[in-house]
Amino acid sequence: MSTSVIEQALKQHHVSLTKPRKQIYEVLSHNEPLTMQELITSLPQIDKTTAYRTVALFESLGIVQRLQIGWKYKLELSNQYQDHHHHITCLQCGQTVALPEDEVIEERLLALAAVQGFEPKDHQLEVRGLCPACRQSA
Amino acid sequence: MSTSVIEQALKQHHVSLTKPRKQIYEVLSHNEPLTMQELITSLPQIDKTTAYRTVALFESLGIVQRLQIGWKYKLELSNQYQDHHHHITCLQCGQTVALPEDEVIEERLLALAAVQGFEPKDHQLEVRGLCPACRQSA
DNA sequence: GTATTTTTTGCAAAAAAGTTGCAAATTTAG
DNA sequence: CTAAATTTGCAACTTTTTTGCAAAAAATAC
Repeated sequence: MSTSVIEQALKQHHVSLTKPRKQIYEVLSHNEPLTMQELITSLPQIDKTTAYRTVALFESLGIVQRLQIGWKYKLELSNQYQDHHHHITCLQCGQTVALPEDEVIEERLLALAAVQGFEPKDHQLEVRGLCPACRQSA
Repeated sequence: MSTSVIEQALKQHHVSLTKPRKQIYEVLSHNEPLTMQELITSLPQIDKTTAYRTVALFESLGIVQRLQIGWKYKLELSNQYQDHHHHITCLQCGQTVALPEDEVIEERLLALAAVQGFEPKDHQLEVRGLCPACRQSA
């Protein structure tokens, strides 16, 4: 059950398991990447202050990550809490969709990091373009 | 000379070549990626409204792009105005370094976008890890 | 389960970031 | 050089994010 995942994660880090935290986790785990405003309005019973604080907490615990999508950012569960993947975002309508996994890209990224002497920990990839619907109307 | 680049770009798009635009271009072309606030404070003689409007204009003309460096977004000249490249950022010290180009990755990204029916226009890639110096001290 | 301690929440208020309308100034075109 | 068109700076405004603190909820000890 998905509450057990967040329960365990928070217990591990010695922070309280609260109703707002569970609800925010639920929303994030059942949606495509969300903006902060979308998260806030999707949980009107939770104060925006709590939303900001919870997202900051989750980020610091590695539960949530931010994606830069053009000028804005969106939130999603980090790779430990859902399958590793990347996104493509429509430049016109803003819709965000997951890309299929590509082992070759993943491997080459590790190699590139090594060339610079870095020890890679994580990466993020965003493609931008026109979605099928917006291609038609363009 | 570098002013001629921006002169030509703006003329091509039928927009005026003004002093603020030249100055903002100069700052961008002589620096590592900058935040909006860094850009604004580095040009105190230019009003922030003008800075926002100019960056928006440059972005719409494809002169400037935003990218994610760590948690903040930063601005840099886009691929047409400097070599296409990606970055690796050190999680510990924040240092940002360019990654060598990789044709295989570039090609596969186009293919992935096509799978989703998207027409890819642009992409961004950020690797995070530990730089050589921070690996030692860790 | 209840009392006590600790942590977290919601609210109000404020700071920070980004946007808009418009008159004055600058740039472009003739 | 002049007239037309575009852009700038300013002030006011909206939106986004942060802070302090009392009340509420959760964790801990009994």
